[in-house]
Amino acid sequence: MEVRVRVAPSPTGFLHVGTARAALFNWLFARKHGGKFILRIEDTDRERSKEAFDQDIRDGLTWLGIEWDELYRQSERLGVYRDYLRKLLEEKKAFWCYHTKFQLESEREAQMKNKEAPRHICEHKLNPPEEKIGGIIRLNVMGKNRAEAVVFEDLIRGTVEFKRNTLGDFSIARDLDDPLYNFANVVDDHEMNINHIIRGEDHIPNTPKQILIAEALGFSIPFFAHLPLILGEDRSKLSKRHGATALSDYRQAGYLPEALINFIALLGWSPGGNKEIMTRSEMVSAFSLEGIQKGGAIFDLKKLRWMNSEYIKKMPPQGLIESLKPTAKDLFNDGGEILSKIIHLVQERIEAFSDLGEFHYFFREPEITPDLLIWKKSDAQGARKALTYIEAVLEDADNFEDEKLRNRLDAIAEKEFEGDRGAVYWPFRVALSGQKFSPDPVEMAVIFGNKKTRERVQRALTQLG
RNA sequence: GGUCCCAUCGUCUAGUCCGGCCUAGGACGUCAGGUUUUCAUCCUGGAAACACGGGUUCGAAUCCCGUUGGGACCGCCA
Repeated sequence: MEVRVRVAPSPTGFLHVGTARAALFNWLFARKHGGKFILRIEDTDRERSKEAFDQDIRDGLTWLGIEWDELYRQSERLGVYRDYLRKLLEEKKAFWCYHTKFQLESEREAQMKNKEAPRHICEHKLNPPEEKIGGIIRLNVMGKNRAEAVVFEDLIRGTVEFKRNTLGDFSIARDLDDPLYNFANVVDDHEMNINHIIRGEDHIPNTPKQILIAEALGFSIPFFAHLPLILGEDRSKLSKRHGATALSDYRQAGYLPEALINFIALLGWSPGGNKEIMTRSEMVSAFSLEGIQKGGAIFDLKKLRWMNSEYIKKMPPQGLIESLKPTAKDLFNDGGEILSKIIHLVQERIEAFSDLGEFHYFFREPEITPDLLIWKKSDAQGARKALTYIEAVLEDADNFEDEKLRNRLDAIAEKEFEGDRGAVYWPFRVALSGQKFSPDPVEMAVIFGNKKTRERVQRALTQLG
């Protein structure tokens, strides 16, 4: 049997990291077993579905390197659902219900108040009303001779059992040409020969309904595997109030697809050993449904950042520069000259491209807080003295070379500051960067060039007063 | 409220299926120390968990039951 799996997002929002992970697991499973991975856009909700989201979903998956083998849109398949709907109606396995929304709502409220399961058992399947206004199609679930429970084997959780009488005669379509999620979903999974349904745990309650639909239609039941949810800090399902949930947000903030995919894969899955940094193909060969966790996993941004930094460190510098372009266009105003000089510094210091802002002093004059120029073991007098000596060294352009400069500075420290190099290096560094934390001043000076370095030192001197 | 699902360090997890090798391993984070002019990197070390209670057993993180806790879903959304 050829493995066929799918991810079925609805284009009613940007690609969610949860959806991306579900896609990844399906893709991994398909690749592992030499099967097919299908992308099915579930756009039956005409009101809320938007082309822009459809696009965003495809872009996001492509960016992550999750390539689909087949693509479908439910809006293009309405005829298929209509035929199956007719069949069900003819066989009396489905029926029209004419209760109003208002009636259904008050029924539900009453049931919850009475501590009953909220569901609708409809008498219209036997006695249709005189006046047929509106109406939707429901599955005839609650007829007699129905077994007590709907049971399925979940590949991750084992046997899951639902009480049938809590399901009610649930809705499957608004009209012949307007199928609802559960129905369209089941029809498509059958039509597309999907044999393994790997999706989020939030779909567990839908599963018995889908099984009932499949049975009514005479379809075989696929295997199910319900993934644990991705959680926010408070252990509830990851949502916007927890921060960024759209994959595109992470893309924009400058996370690498390799890092993101690696991180997301480890949210609820483990290859079993201590290996964490993995390539796509390593993940494919290690992937197994058995390595999937049952409990939800909190999305830990700190660990993502760490992992991203690991990937950034491994990039070829030229590749990093290229990748940086979309996130920091303004840094390329000079043709990327400065950036290519500092790329090695950037590479070991940033965790995501958005951290690039920390390097602003390479591109424009920094604000200098005079107090910061003062080395902790010294005073304003000492800072002035150090900068004055440094300036003198810089006057002789011959000294302007990494090793030479370092030797001169060390000499100053030796002669004038009792060997305390901090007294020299600290004010120099702050004069160049204006920052409490920044790279080594000599390294920066070499990048700035003699002229700019002198200017900044002089400026710092002025500011010291 | 109803129906389901889940439970190892703060977080992600290994170990659980096939009980002993677990004085519970790794990673992120955190703390301390080293390197360094500072930060970052890098290196070394530390603190940190089997939710609880009963069984079963010579022996339980691992099997069973219960309790507690957390979560998801309950739409003419998907």
